[in-house]
Amino acid sequence: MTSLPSGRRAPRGSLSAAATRRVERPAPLRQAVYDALLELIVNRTLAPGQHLVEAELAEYLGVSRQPVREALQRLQTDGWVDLRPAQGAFVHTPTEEEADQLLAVRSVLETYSAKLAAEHATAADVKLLRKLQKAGEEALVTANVERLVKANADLHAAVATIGRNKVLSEMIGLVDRRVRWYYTPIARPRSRDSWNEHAELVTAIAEGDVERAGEVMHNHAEQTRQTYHDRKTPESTTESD
Amino acid sequence: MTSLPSGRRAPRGSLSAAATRRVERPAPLRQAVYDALLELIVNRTLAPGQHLVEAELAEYLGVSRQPVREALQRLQTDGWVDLRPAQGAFVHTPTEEEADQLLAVRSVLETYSAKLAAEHATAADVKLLRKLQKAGEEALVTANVERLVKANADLHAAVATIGRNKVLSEMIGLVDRRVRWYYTPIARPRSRDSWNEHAELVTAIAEGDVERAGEVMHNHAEQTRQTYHDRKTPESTTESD
DNA sequence: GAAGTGCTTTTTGCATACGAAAAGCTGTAT
DNA sequence: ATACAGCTTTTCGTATGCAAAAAGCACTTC
Repeated sequence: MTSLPSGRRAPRGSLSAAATRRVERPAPLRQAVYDALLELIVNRTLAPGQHLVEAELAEYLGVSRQPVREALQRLQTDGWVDLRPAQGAFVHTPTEEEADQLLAVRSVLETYSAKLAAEHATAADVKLLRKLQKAGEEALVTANVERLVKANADLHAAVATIGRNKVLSEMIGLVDRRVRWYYTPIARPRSRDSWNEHAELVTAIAEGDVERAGEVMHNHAEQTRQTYHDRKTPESTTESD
Repeated sequence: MTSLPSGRRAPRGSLSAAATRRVERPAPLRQAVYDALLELIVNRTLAPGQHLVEAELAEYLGVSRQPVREALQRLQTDGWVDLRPAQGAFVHTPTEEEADQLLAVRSVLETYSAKLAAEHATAADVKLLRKLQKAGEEALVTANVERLVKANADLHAAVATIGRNKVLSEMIGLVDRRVRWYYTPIARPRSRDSWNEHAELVTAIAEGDVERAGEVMHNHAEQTRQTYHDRKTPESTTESD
């Protein structure tokens, strides 16, 4: 019963305005562990279904079990691992059904995001989008899948940011990362079409055409969803590009 | 009575069909702590902005700091508390802006949810909806705000479930709980209109009219959002500095 | 040879302990 | 009187320890 509102108002210092500047926060270890494990999962180093033993991960990462536990818990709430009650963590195995549901939700969120972006985009925003678009098309030429996926994620993230809805952005961030995880292994073929659609999207946003932006993004997302379905049937050892 | 086959794939035992019956899972303590803390937050027992000291909570709940920490982390990722790096947990203080953004996202998700529900609803589903609708209107008569909010949440949750998209349902669950938190204190006036809209929604779903269901839900959500805005300016809290 | 049972090993879940960083306070000097 | 500096207190972050539950294994029995 010592502290009720531990008001964080600056006493009366002169530079209190710049207080937003967080300088080198200690960077909690659990965050580093979270990032490391997520990377390992997305990398497929940790395969879907694999049992993650806290002690092993701890030793591998050179930390104690505690931060590992905390990271695993967060990974669970973000949908990357399943935490069975007295059994530990297992890398989440995405089912076809779940992937489709995720793609559907993504479609809805992204469509709204595109509308908001068209509504709010400034000249600087458009400039950024064009830059990202260019980066994507360059990656398209090099045919580097990983870079392409990254460029794609960047563009979508930028659109979300431009929409000026943080809640939406965060949500899209979560969903997109998982979609990326499911989708990356089969992402090859649609790249060119995809970036053409992106170009259309950027144009619509630049013109402030809300309806059109929404429409384009919706079609774009649904195309991705369709591609996922078409691809998922065979064990496509077809490594042709 | 001790020989319950713990294995979840019965070899060819006779009662393998009933194996879905999960009997009394150990119920992790962190989950109980999570629920307890969430209740305290929604109750306003723990006020927005309040500093949550792990040791205090642990003692209050009669557990050690460990499960409390884990619960707090999850509360953070769900948006209920802010976890400042070396400073601990603070009950999240919703800003007007954030509340509006959340309501906007909710609107989008719920609209899609309603469309899905109209697409998938069976006779049994419709029956359930009508039952919940009835419960809501009864609560309306008693003018019990808490019950009303609960009935409202139940109905929306049911619609989400009927849509058969688990990813969407979970997301709506998270968003709705937070909206409810923000909105409850000012939820008085709109009840009757709200339940009329619900009735319309149920009808549209029952008829399988996808477009209409989406439209009704969209209007419904936007009305709620509007009400929030109209209500929020009782006293000019000049917090801009 | 196959199925069931009891034991051992492994791994989680929770508790406790210790070090470090941040906030608050007090005393002193200007 | 005010402002700064150093110290103390509080609280978090991480590590370690211990008990309980679950899984795996070998043994016994039919």
